[in-house]
Amino acid sequence: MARAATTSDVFNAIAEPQRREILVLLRAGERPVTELAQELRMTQPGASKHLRVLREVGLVRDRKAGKQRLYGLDARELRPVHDWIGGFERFWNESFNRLDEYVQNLKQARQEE
Amino acid sequence: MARAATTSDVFNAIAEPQRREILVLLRAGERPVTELAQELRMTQPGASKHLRVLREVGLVRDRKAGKQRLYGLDARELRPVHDWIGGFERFWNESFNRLDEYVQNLKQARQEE
DNA sequence: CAATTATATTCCGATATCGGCATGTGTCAA
DNA sequence: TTGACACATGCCGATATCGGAATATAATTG
Repeated sequence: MARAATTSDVFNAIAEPQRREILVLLRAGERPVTELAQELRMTQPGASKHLRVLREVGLVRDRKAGKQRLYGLDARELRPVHDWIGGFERFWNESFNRLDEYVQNLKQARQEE
Repeated sequence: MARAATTSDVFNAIAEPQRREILVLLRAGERPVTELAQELRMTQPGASKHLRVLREVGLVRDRKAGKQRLYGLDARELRPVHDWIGGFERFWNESFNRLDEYVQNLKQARQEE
């Protein structure tokens, strides 16, 4: 064994900044590859590769439109990710400033587990 | 240039399955490294390394407790991620089954942009 | 068919990642 | 000080990633 799972998993797909930008752009509607590449200042092969990853994890759909290939958003796979992170919602509301931390330290110093 | 940004970015930190498991465990409260390693069936160095990444992106805090080092959750950095993904919420509710897709194709075939 | 345009794929180099193992550092206790 | 724990770090191998350049494939047009 060497490296754990990678792409082909939504968490990983959206870990790439350029892929996130692509997804954002696609909210405005379907776009051909070249247009995406241009707007995001990346090469055409670069865009194609990122789109491939996004397609493999199901975040985008593509359909032929003559010479072009239009890519469109399919955000359904983002829901589970959103839900997973949502499971921490109540924790990021807890204040973690120095004062609270100090108090917590005192409390937790006594209560194991 | 070779590889874009990596760790030291929350999206990437949570792209690792084991790191996600650690975060989930920490919702129950602070834990020492060895305990985490045991429950997640990973080696101690393995756990330490993942915790380091999580600490560097700010997702966990650590404090010394005698011989041990207790790691605790600090979920604040998850909020922006949650928000970013939330920006797609209205899209994953759109139905994308074959019928709708067919209809959309017809519509979008005529309306450029 | 040839030429053109749009996109995908392949090959490459540089680099990062993860896991394993060994070893370092720090803390407590006798 | 010497052990015994708890944890961190370093080094290594295998592999994946991203970006770039060149090339292949597909569809359109003349």
